[in-house]
Amino acid sequence: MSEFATLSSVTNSSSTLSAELTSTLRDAIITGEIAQGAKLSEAKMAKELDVSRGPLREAIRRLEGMNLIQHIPQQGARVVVINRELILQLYDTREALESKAVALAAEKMSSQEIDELHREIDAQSKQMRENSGAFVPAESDYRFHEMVVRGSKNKVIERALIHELYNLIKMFRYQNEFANTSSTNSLVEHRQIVYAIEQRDPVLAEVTMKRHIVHARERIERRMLVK
Amino acid sequence: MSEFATLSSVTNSSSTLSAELTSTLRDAIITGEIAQGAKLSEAKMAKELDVSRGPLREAIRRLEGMNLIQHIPQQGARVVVINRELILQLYDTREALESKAVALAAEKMSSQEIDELHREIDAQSKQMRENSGAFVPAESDYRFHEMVVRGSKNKVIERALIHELYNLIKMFRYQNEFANTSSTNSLVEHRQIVYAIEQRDPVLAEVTMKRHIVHARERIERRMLVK
DNA sequence: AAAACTCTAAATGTTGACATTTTAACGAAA
DNA sequence: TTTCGTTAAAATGTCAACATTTAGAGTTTT
Repeated sequence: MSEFATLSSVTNSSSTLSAELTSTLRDAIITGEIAQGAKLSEAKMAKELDVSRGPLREAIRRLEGMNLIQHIPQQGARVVVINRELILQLYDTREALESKAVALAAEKMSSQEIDELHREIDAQSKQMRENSGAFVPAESDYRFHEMVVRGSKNKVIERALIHELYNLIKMFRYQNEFANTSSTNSLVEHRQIVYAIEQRDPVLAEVTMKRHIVHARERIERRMLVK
Repeated sequence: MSEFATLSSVTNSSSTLSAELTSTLRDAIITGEIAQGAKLSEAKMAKELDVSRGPLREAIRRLEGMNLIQHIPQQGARVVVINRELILQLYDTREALESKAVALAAEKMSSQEIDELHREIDAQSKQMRENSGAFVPAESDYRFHEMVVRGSKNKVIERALIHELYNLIKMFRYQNEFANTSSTNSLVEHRQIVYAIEQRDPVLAEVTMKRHIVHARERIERRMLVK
């Protein structure tokens, strides 16, 4: 752990130092620059980042709320360890929340928002053709799922997924190449999901999304046996 | 807002002051002693509780993670306002998570844990007969649902529900008498849920729980029209 | 009277020092 | 060698003062 100021989001000028630290550390944890299970020593980090411990501690509390670190009183904070059990539990939770989200989205998304979904999967399809890809680029996959979740217009589900679950999943995927989204199935399934939303069919949307996530879960489960 | 040390959990001797403040404020918010929408002034509260602002700020960050307060940089923290829209979104989220939880619980709960479920609903039934109750006591209702959620053995769902959703629902119920759990249906539905778990039937458990929560949601929706 | 400006007071953000607890190294005893 | 106890260093928890930003009262201007 040395210079994580460098790999944080490009423009990182939040209004407060504490907020800035939160996103800096978040990125460092997701990329693995701060390793899973590593202890977050306040003194060392404060010195290295050249800030005082106050804002640092606040950032740590926020990361705690994002499930990225675990804090034990009088002992300090450690980066969460994503083992087989946790990642499967994350996908079970995601299955429940995201299938509900897409059902709501089928009722509430504006046609303009649906257009944006189309543009995203068209871009996915184009990228794959051009770049001989066997995988949907992770960034585009996140964008797609976040658009659907936001389309639910349910702030509680949105926060649970985007603020508290996706970060962990991003972390897992970033640090495990094998966990990428396979293209063949995923793109087809994305199209099916958009189709169901377009038809304003919540039930179809729900089962389609459920299957999409179960497939992803199964892929991970299979590949983690080998590991 | 004056003496909220008094109404916090009975034994409130957490290991750190910051943790103690967290649960004190949590209780004060749930009961409404600190009103919805109220500004949490750090200076005033620190003076009143006789602590410095450091631990207080950390407690506020934690409450932010529990969705109990909203924080705007350079402006401070306010208690969340539970309006019609939010409470209905909470119940939609709960429906998704808790129906998945009970499906998992049907597979993973030990027979000993199922016995505890029986004892809890038996107590509910007894209390209602004796106390001429038209309502399941809130505390007992929470215990029942928490036992089911823990039975899922899924830490992610457990945290999302118990740490981030139930507090808001408790807050709503505590401050709205009309939102209590009706006895007639609820007790029957609780029995049906336990039955499904006992039969190790995840699908039945899931639909039963889903219906149970949809009913509660509908009751709230109806009564909030009048309001 | 309404809008805009100034300035003061109050609030949040940040810092460095102090207090207390934990950890681990070291040495003594079984 | 292992275990237990002591002790010093390092880490977390807490505090009070300082810095910066925001909000509002009062005044001026249109």
